[in-house]
Amino acid sequence: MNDNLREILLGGQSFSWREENDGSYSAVLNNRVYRIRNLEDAAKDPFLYDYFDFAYDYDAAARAIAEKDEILNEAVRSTGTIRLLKQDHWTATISFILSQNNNIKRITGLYDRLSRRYGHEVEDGRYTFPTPDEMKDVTEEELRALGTGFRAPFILDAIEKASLLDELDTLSFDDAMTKLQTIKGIGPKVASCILIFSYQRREGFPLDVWMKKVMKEYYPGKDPSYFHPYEALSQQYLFSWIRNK
DNA sequence: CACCAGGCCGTGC
DNA sequence: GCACGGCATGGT
Repeated sequence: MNDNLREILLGGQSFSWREENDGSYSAVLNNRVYRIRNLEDAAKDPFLYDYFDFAYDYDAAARAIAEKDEILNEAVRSTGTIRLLKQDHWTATISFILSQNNNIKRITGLYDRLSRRYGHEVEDGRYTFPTPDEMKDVTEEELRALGTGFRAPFILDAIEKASLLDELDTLSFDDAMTKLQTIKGIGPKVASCILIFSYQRREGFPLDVWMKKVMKEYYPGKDPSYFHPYEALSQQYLFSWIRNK
């Protein structure tokens, strides 16, 4: 099965990656710039090997998902093999707080503005995403001036409670969901995205406006347990499928 | 002008 | 418990 790198990197699970003019992709991660053309490039680097979750057999999962029903079969065929990235906890948390009632293009723009304003430069024009410590003196006015809008107080609350993110790995999925939602601006959808795309919790099933349409139209009366044990991956295939259809 | 975007919060019932 | 309006901003 073909890996669809564009969908993996730019399709809404990460806002760190940029497509270059030569067709390669780049991101500032781990305090440096990474550039790749394909997944084989990523497999050669120890950090990216872990980030792209090479320990998991995504081809086998895609085959199993495609056999589940006709809709999933079409979603997998039309999308190519998808991966779930293992992103930094803090970066994912702020990214998905920014994502609420927003679109991918604007989320990416806000991500860049936060990086440029509060992160540090590692190459010409390339900035790290700021750490909680780098953002500790941020004010609501500054955040609003950057365009975060009503999400500004949510970001401030996340900065205060950032240490909580280190405690989630030891918790059950339900307890981690509950704990994440003690941060303002994090509800069930944002919490499940954070747990999937940063904590490798494959039982998450984010219901955004696109997925609510999919469930209503193609899976009436069913709930996420129907997709077990591939809730998160199935959701991601369906999300990509409906959005690109 | 309206309506939408990887939603959530506060209020009212 | 569920339904509803409001919310910043930029695009169509």
